[in-house]
Amino acid sequence: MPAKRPPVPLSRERIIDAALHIADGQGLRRLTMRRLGDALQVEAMAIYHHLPRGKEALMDALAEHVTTVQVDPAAAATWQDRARAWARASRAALLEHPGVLSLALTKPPKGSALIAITEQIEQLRESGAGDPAGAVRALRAYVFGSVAVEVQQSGWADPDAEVRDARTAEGERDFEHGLDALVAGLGG
Amino acid sequence: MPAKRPPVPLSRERIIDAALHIADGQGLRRLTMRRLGDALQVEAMAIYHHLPRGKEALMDALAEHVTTVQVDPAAAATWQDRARAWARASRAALLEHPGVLSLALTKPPKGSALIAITEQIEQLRESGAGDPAGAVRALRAYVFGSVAVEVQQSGWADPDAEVRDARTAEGERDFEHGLDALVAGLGG
DNA sequence: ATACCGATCCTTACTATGTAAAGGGGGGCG
DNA sequence: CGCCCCCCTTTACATAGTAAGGATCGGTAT
Repeated sequence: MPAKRPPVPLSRERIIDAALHIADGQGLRRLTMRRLGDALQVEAMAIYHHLPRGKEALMDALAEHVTTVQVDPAAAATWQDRARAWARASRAALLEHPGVLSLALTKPPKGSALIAITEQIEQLRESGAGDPAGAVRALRAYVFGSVAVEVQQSGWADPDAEVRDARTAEGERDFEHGLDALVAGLGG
Repeated sequence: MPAKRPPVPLSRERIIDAALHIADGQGLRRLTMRRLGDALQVEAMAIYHHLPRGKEALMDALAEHVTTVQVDPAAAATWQDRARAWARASRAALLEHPGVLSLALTKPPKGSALIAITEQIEQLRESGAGDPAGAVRALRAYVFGSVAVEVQQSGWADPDAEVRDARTAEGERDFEHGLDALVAGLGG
C-alpha cells in the first residue's frame, strides 16, 4: 500500500524554504536529501522532480535566493544613497541565512541574482555614478567580506553556541562606518 | 603480504599540501579521504594517524594554512603601510588556493591564524593606529570580500574554464584602489 | 641475538549519502 | 470506463567517512 500523496504538494519554493531552515539550524553539512525529504514529509527522490539536477541545483537555488535583492529606486535619489541602500539590503539578506553563506560567497551569480546585479549597475549609472560596474564590484566585495567576518565572530560555526542570530549592534556599527568610507572613496 | 611501507613517510605537511593540490585542481567536493590517500600512495585510513579528528581536522588545517600570514614589521613604519602590506599578503595567500576559499571565509580563525591576527593587531597598535582591532576587522573583511569576488569573476568555479589562476591585473588594480580608500577611511 | 613495543600503515566492515531506474496510484480527459 | 500523465515511492548501487582490529617495521632492553 505504498505511494500515498503528501499532505500538501511539493513545490520548488517549499523545498528551498525547508533547505534554508535546515542549513541555518544545523549547518550545510547536515543538509542532506533524505533529511530534506523528511522535513517535507516526502521521500528524498521526490525532490528530483522539482529540481532536476539534484543537489547541485539545490545549492545553486539557495545561493541565488540569498543573493537576490532589490531596492526601490524611488527611495533614494543620489547614487550614494542607492549604493548604501543596496548594501544594507544585501547584508540583511545574507545575515538572515548564515548557513548558506559559503555558497553565496563562492558561487558566481546566476539567474535572478545576476539580473539584480545588472539592474543595480543600471541604477547607479542613471543616478550619475562614474564606473558603476566597478562600484558594484566594490560594494559586493565589501558586503561579502563584512558578513563573513560578522558571522565568524558571532560564533555561528560553533556547534555549541547559543548564538542563532548573527546580527549584532557592533557589527552593524562597523558596517555602516566602513560603508560610508567606501562610498566616499568611490567618488574620487 | 599486506602492509607495505610507503616510499616516503606520511606527515601532516605532506597531507595538507596534497589536499590543497586536489582542492585547487578539482574542487573541494572532490577532495575525499580515499583520493587524498591515493595521491599520497597510501590507504585512506593512514591519514587518521596524523590528523586524529579526520576530515574535520583536515578542513580546519586547510583553512588555517591559507589564512596564516606574517609580515616583516621592519618593512613598514607607519600603520598605514603595515595595514597595506598585511592586506596584500593575505590576498596573495588566499588567491594561491582558491579551492579552499570557502573554508577560509567560513571557519573562525584558530591556531596560527588566530595568533597572526593578534600579532597584526599589536603591530598596528604599536605603530600608532587608533582602534587597531577594528582596523584589522575591516581589513580582513575587505580582503575576504575582494578575493571572493575576484575568484567568482575569474570563473574558477566553472568546471570547464581554462582559468586555473584566479589572479588578474584588473582585480589587482581594483584591490589597490579600494585598499587606499579603506586605509584612508580608517584614519578618520 | 631475542623478545618485546610503540609508531605507522593496512584490511575489513558499517553507516550515510547522492542518484539512476523503474514502479504505482490518482485524477482528468476521451 | 479506460487511458495517460504527473507526482511520488521503491529499490539498488557507487561512493563517502570512519570505527575496530591487525600487520609490519624500527628500535630498545634483556
